[in-house]
Amino acid sequence: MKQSYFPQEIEKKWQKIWEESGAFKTPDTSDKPKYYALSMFPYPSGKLHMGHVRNYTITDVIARFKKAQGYNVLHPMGWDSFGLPAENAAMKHGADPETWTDENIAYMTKQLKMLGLSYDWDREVTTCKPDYYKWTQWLFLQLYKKGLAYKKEAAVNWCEQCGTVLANEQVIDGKCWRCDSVVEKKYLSQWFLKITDYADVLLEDLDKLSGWGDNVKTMQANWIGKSHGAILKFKVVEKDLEIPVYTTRPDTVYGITYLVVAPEYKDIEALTSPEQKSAVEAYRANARKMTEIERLSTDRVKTGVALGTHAINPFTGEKFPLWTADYALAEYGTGAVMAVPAHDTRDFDFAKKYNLPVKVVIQNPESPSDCKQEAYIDPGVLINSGEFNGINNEDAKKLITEKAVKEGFGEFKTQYRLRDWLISRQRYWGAPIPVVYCDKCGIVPVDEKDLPVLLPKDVDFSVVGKSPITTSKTFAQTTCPHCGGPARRETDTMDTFMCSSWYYLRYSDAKNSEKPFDRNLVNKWLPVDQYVGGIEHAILHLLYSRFFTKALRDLGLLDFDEPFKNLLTQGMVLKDGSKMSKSKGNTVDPDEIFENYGADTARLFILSDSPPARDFDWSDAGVEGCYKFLNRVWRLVASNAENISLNFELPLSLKKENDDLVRLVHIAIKGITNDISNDFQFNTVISKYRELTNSIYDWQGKKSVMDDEDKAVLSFAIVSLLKLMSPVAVHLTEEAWHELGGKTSIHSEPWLKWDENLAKASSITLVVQVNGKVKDKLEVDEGLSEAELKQTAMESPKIKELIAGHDIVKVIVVPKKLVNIVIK
RNA sequence: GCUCCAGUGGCGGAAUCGGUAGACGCGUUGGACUUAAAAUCCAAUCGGGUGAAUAGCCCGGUGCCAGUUCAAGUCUGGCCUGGAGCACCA
Repeated sequence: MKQSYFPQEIEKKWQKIWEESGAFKTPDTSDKPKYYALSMFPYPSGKLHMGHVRNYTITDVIARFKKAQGYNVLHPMGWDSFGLPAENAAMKHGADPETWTDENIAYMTKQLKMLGLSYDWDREVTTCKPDYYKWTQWLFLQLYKKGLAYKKEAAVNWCEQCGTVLANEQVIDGKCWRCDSVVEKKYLSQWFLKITDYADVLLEDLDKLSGWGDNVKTMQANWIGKSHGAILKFKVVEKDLEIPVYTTRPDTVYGITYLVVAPEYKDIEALTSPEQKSAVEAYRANARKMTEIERLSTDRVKTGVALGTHAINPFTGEKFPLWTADYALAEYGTGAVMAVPAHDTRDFDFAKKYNLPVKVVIQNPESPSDCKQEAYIDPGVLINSGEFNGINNEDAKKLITEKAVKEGFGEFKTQYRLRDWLISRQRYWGAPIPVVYCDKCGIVPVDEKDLPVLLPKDVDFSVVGKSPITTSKTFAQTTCPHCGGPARRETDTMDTFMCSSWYYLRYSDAKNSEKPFDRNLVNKWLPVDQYVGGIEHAILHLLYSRFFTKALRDLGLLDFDEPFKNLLTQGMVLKDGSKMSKSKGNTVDPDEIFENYGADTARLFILSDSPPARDFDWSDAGVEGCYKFLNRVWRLVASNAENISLNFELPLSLKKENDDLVRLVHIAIKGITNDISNDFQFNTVISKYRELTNSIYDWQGKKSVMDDEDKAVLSFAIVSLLKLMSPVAVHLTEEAWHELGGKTSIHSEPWLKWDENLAKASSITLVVQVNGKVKDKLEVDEGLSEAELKQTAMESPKIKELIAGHDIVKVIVVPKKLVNIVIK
């Protein structure tokens, strides 16, 4: 065995052997229980970054650990390969997106293999290939048939930079999630998926997801935004019209002093008096011009214009004025708000500015407020509210709504903030939406037998201001599947999040050309047992995938309703305290790490310093330290390889049960197994590797001469260390195993078991406290009774001295651990 | 403003149930080996006090203030700070 560690040589060698022997192929049938470990698949942007390395290493270690524990593990990989960067690159370089994407996939695949990841590449899924997007289109058609996909004209988010519309979830702080430019509103006819039909169940089922972090679950709950309230209707005085209003505060109806409709409110023109017409139109035109950011800024002073008309409060008969103001949102509730300045801060600000009256209807009897300085928004008791005076405002919500229902001017209403998912994109590099438009028949879905609708090749990527797909001479022109007459194809493609909403299902049956997946296989492998990925998908991908799973369950395609049983959201990889990014110039290239230190060092380091969920600060010294540690392990094996001639199998028979090193090995097996099982605490796993390695060196240092039994103990320790390290240092341990005489692969050896009796120190340290402070530590036998422990503690000279002359109030004895003497 | 998460040495972080705070590593300092360096190995490394002492011993210490308890990094209440998400959602 070579005395020095040459990772590059070893790694290349084993990667080749594993690939040729099909070491990581997953059979669909097995006696073992299934385990599905999955990383979020990458966009093939060109090269792996350290975030990828961290993500895939975590999942790989989990997959290998579970495999060793006796599971039939599914651990696949694929490519989320549709999307704008490919198209932009094509425009810039004149290549086509497919070539660019294929080259990137080839390069990144090579990198993934260099990292020693245990993927079953036979199940690889690539969303931009026709054999995949055929089924994305097919699933769209099933959703369409079910009424879950529909087309409508709506105000949508438009990104000028990307030249396409965006889903609400893709607008971050009023800006495009991809290019960060300001998003505008446009009125366009677009395809939507009816995710709002599932709002309630998406919210409720979050409770089922005990294996998800609270942070992700609350983010989703906030996004869905369920609220309970009422619709109240107000009759307009000057016109024969009614304005419905959504409110969560029906208890404040007696405090209404005006009513606001959004500038885009559908009846606004009819509601405007002739005198106010020009002022209202000017205000609306101005609102249209503003960007979302300006309009939604909460620091902005609220503005508005009176419509010159009035409505009646059915509870009081009072007449109040109608206004339009852009703090009312057209898309939420009914687009109209009843304004109660006394009990809502926004209404209060607006009323102050325009001198509108403030009427107090809720009071805290202990400290009444006149609402002159600010709105009173806390709970209280109703006043100035007719028959409801004196009632607690929470109870009044129900009673007042009940009265409105009875009298025919209101109803109870549950409202969600979630909007339908806009999936049309005015871009080329996506799955074409499989519908055609016929002058006679209207919207007609493409026949399933004609799928896939292939992307045209005859396109000009140099066009500006429109989708390249519209330059094809062959694509748009088609015939109607229904009447056979001339028809136009839909030229929009699907949001790439459609493709990624079901890819985890496809891995169960990746080659199926008849169906998206076989029902039995998908039910066998899913749900995913452990999903690992970045927190940035907390809403987007994870919410869409949950929706898809529920919709496909309702379509009868599968039998489960949540796709991901356990979710690990890994932290970011930082360098010098900030996220690695090209613009900051603080990136670290994985290729360089592989070349200088090897993949095992990269894997070890990326897991070592922080728990997976926390951010990880990359440090060059840390990498160096891990490399040194692997060298230290290598030397330990190499310097003993000749000395110990072994033909071992795990587990070894143990002759020297009382040897300290044997105990330390059992302690390590127990600790490492528990740390992995308990939230994948790989950072402590790695410190235990180091502890065991240090212990073996120490033990060896104390033996000047080794007898056969010593050699057996040493080899047991070394081999155990290798097996424990094998999920992380995949190449080094395999090479060492073979050099020591192993005939199989170390990765197919079962995980180690520990003996509970040996997984503890031979004697215990008794901590003796006086009044809760540690005063002495005594080595004692394990078997001592409570009384004996107490006696031992009291007899310690130090303790005797401390308690002399004091009354002993109480003595607490914690078996095998501690004695606390309480004195006065 | 609302919601969630976090706060422990110079740094990353450890600490199943409330029971020895600071594991393991990085860094730093000193030493061994060497002509020298690299590599490797050994030792020290929370703060304060008392010691000639880098020996003992004593005290304080896990963001702040209270509380529960024989015992609190851990539990409870109230704050402060940082991060993330949502945000004119009526």
